[in-house]
Amino acid sequence: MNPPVTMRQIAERAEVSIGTVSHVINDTAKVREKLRQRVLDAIRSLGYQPSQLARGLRRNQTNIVVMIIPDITNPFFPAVVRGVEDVAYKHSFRLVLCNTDNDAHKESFYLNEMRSYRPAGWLVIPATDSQMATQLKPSAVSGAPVVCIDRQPPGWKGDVVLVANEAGAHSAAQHLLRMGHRQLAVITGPLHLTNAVERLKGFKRALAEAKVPIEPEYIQEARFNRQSGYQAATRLLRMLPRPTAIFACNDLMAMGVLLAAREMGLHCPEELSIVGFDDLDFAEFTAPALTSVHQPGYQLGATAARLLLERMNSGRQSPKKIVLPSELKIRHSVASLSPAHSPSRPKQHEEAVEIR
Amino acid sequence: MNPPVTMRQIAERAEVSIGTVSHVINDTAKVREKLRQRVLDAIRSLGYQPSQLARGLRRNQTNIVVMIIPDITNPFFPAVVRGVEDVAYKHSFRLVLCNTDNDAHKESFYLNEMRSYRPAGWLVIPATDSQMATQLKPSAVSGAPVVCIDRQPPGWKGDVVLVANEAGAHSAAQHLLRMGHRQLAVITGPLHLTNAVERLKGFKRALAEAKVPIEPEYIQEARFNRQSGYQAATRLLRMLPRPTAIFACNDLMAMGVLLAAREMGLHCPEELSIVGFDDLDFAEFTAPALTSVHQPGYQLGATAARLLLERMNSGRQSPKKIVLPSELKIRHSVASLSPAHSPSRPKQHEEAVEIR
DNA sequence: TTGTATGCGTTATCAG
DNA sequence: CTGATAACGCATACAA
Repeated sequence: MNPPVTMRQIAERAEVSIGTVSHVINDTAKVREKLRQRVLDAIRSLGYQPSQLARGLRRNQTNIVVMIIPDITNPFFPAVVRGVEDVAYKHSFRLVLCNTDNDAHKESFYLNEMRSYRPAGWLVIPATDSQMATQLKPSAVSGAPVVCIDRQPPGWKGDVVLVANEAGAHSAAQHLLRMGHRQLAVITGPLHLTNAVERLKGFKRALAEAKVPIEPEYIQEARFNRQSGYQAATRLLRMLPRPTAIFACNDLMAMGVLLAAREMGLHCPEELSIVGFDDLDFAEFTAPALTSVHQPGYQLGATAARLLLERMNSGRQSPKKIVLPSELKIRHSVASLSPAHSPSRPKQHEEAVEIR
Repeated sequence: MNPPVTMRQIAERAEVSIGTVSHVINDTAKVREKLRQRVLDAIRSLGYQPSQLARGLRRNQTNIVVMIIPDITNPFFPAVVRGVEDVAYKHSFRLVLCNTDNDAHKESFYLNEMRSYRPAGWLVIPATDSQMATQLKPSAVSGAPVVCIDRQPPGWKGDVVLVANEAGAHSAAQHLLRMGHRQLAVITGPLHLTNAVERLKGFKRALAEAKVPIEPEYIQEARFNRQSGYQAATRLLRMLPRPTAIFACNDLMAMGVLLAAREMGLHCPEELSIVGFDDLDFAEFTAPALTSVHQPGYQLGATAARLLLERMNSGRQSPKKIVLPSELKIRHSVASLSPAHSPSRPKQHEEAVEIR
């Protein structure tokens, strides 16, 4: 309503020049204590807030961090966003959030458009078909640092923070093997995602190490959602011999498996063991509670934000690749086929390591 | 890296004045078609993006919409945010997201600080102890419209978009009554929230209308999370006579009830019927699938955003209060005590109505 | 219809 | 140490 108070008014009130006000605000020159106090008082009593617009224009840099994600509605992402927001907030950065719907066009649109706010940095969970690395010139983000989260877009040479997909899937398969299962099936995500590929790789490696063969038909590709998981499970459960265990490469698909099994009158875990990936909140509410590979979503976001801050302070250095450990959460969706075996303990995979 | 291109460069390239460039960009004056094309070409070929900072400073208004919410990690909120983002995006507004953790101080901090970006509007899901209405002067947001979502802070006279809490709870109770239950218990949220109060009110009204009395001990207050729901359920299920049905005022608490029942060896729904509120995604994954009152989260956000846009275009008018209908989703967590009865159909409560 | 000039609120440079 | 003053990039009132 009434126009915001400006530096000029502070200057008048404190009976100093506008330059002095700026100096006490930014601590950019020594100001006599007496004047300093007058300025501070004026600021307080008038409720002055520096205009981020004017400041950003002048400095060619704001305290905005742009975060670009596929879809906040995907239950895995909120924790990531929260992790980012918390560390950003602590360092006085504000978050603008953009949903790409996994559309590469929308992604590059945002990348282009938000430049004009001169953000201090970028955090992006790339769209599945992201062109970030190839299509976009580095100048497109006008020098502000960028760190990718959760997925590494093809050709991307910059900073990236991931979770141990391969190791997580490996431990899931290993768990199933230890419980005596030999007829293992897997429902993967879309195999053009590095995510999905790595999980499948980890799964296969565990089987190879145990010298357990796998039928090609036991590997079903789905789309990381419940519907496609349900369909894949239905196909799988009709096969002979029927798999005794299914590893679903995310929890949503694991739900589909659970539903399919239920509909076919198959009891979980007695007649079918299931392991998921993600460990979403609801994993412990399902019946039976779902054994799943936990992804540290909050940590993912927080770590990425910290890396970004690091980049903002000390300029460009050689890119980092940080891999966060995943962890198998054992609950009740896996049964032992050899009753002598006791369940193995949860295992921690890979400490956070920095490659390069 | 290389400095962003400015209007001046466009002007030079197109051999016109800087004012003309501005005019074609904003369509603020008739420009000879020939020149217009030259300008447009220059813009395209140089990849020009107007500086939102400079523009905002000049216009004293940006295309930013600030959204303030308690916690994006609460599974009810992502859909709301998404609804907001979608309609905002369609109208070229960008969303900056702030989490208050239900802390009134953080809320007013954000309200104060983000002003200096001159946002076009504000969308806020108030903190539980929000002081928005009382403590904050209207001038604090410098004239940009504000609409509250999901909760009405005490004393708030402005626009607000809500869901039909009272009616939703009423229908939940009604359903239980129709199924023959007479020993009804309720687990409410914190009763300083209008939300929680309204749900309790709706529940009680249904009972009163059916002339079914309720013991005071059957009304347990909890904190809208699973833990407290579990504890309340444990207390309830030890009482004699034991309630045959529990209405939990949100799904998280309903999960707690489910767990408590399971631990006490009580089968749901045969020995205990449960109804939740929210209809979170996982409600259909639980065993048994949870009957719950659906809240239209996405619609809530989208509606609020549309109302905000309306306010931005045509100035201040008398405040609106929009109430969105909730809907009982009947699944499998409620059993009939009188086998003759067949389940009632899902019911729609209150068309979206505008009060005042 | 087009060009010129001013100011939005800051920061930063440069005298004093 | 402090005070003028020139940008920052754009929109707009006004002149041509």
